[in-house]
Order: sequence, then structure tokens, then C-alpha cells
Amino acid sequence: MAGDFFERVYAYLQKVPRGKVVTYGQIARALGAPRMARQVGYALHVNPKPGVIPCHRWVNRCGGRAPAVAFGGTDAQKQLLLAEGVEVRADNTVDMEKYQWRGE
DNA sequence: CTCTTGACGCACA
DNA sequence: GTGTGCGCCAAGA
Repeated sequence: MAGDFFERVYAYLQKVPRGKVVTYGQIARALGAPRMARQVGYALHVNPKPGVIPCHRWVNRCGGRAPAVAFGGTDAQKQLLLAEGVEVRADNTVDMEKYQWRGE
């Protein structure tokens, strides 16, 4: 069931350690669906468990995201990442080379 | 049941 | 190196 895929995404997100970020493509690929990057984003869009699903750790390949479509605003996102020790640039982008979680 | 849109990613020009 | 287009799967209308 496709919905199960969503659960899989949430599980992966919860598996991400604090202070690290992951990209849609990376998650999708990790789940065995490199073409489902969009659905991964959709999974966050529905976000059935706010507070449990740290969406702020979810970034696109650019290390950022939509300019003003976040759960609480890009600025809030930025603050959360900074609170976790993730260096966020003025463009709301993260240093992928340093903070992108490569899994295990 | 069909068409459009979508928090993306990659290939090609 | 930059810009544009297309593809993938799913959910909403």
C-alpha cells in the first residue's frame, strides 16, 4: 500500500539524528524509490504527526525548500536547525557536505 | 473514472 | 556553468 510508504518516510525521518538533515532524493532512494522524491515531500505535506515529525530536518537537494511554505515559516525552520547545531546560511540553506546525514 | 497539481530530481540544450 | 524541460507516483478536485 502506498500509504505504507509514507510511514516508511516518517520512520526514516525519525531515524535521522539531531543536528543532521536529509534530502528528499536521499530518503526516496534509501526507501528504494529514487523516483518518489516528490511523494516524500508529499508525506511531509500531510504531516499527520506534527511535533513528532521534525520536518525541519527535511530539505531538498538545494539544502533548502520553498521560500514561505514551511510549517511555521522559513525563519522558524532556520531557528530550529540552528538550535540543533546546524549552520544555516542567509539563504536558509544548510551545508549539505557537513550536515547531510549519509545514513549508517 | 479522468485531469491537474505537486515541500523534487535529473537529463539535455 | 546556466537555463529549460521532462519524468516519476500519488492525492485532490
